[in-house]
Amino acid sequence: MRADAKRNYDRIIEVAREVFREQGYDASLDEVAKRAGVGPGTLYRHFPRRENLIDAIMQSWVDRVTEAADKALAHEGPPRALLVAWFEAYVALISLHKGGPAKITCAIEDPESPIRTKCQTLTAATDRVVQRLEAEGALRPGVDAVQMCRLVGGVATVADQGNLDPAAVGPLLGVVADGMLV
Amino acid sequence: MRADAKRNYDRIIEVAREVFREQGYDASLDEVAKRAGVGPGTLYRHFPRRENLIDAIMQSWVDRVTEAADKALAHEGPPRALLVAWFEAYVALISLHKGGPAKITCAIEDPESPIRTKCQTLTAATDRVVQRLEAEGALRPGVDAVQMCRLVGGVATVADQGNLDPAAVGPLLGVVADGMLV
DNA sequence: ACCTGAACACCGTTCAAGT
DNA sequence: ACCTGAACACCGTTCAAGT
Repeated sequence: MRADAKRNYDRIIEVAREVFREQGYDASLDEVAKRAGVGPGTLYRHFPRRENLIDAIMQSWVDRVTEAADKALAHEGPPRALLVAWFEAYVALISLHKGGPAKITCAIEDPESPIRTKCQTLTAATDRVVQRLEAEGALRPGVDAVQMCRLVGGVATVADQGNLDPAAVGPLLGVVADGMLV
Repeated sequence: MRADAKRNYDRIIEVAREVFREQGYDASLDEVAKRAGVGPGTLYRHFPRRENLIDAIMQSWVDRVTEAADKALAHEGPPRALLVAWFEAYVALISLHKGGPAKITCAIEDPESPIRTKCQTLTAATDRVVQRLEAEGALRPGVDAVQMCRLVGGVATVADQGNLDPAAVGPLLGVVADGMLV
């Protein structure tokens, strides 16, 4: 990659991070280009789809996911507490940007999605929790990590799009947890 | 309302029903106006917000909701079967149009939403199921109709936006049901 | 009182012309 | 090889001019 191209590429990501933080993942790409001081064509050359840009934004995010899973698994306690702790971390992680819960949850198990590797990190982390609970015999037969991601992602999506009071989210996650434990 | 206004009003609803069936609730309102043979201003005069038009579309829908609740409640059987039957009917009812699950679920408990009366019908129907299960002592303490609507609505939203295989939805509803029953 | 449709603002996307 | 920015298509929304 040429030096000026690399500079533009980095600058777009930097600015997009800022714009998406302020306005969510559905923010105008035109504004990203403007703030980055590049033409719209340059943005499209580097990131043909919005999800490609989102994927680039999420690079450092994968570390936070595995760290959160580590932290949740380190907790010694009853299965329900572990599961609920992971659910809350999960919701927080995918809700960092407005529009995130829907985008991420819809991309799960979609091989065509540009953010599929990020979703795989998320399902893999969830699967570690599943494995632990399964080993303890705490999980209902038939439940798996993908189901968990979809259910918790669904709760996060509703909370995100409906501007739900954070206090209303906990009980919903509790129901999901109870439905997955023996 | 003047005769020609009434004629336009009815025609817009008729055409919108068709367009929304084909393309979902996020379809272009410009196309609705064009197909109805009215100017965009006329559409906006009658329906200042998209949700006002959706609300008009949903008029006959409320009967289907109460009928579905009647039918679910008529079933004699174990609590879980009743609950899952209602969940499946609920998902079907809000998924008639693409974009419906998100729109409807986000409007629940939102007093500002133009479709709030439709959501109230939905929560009221769900509450009838809740009352029945509560009387049988089958429900976990603390769960209510609004939580149910949000959880099942979340599942429907994920299924709708992520083009989920219908076969994958049933197990998710099963988890939610198990989480709400003793 | 109601309708029309031009007009505006905004956004995503493309591509010919430049360097 | 890469960038620019004009240009296009589309959409929601408004409003002055008409009837």
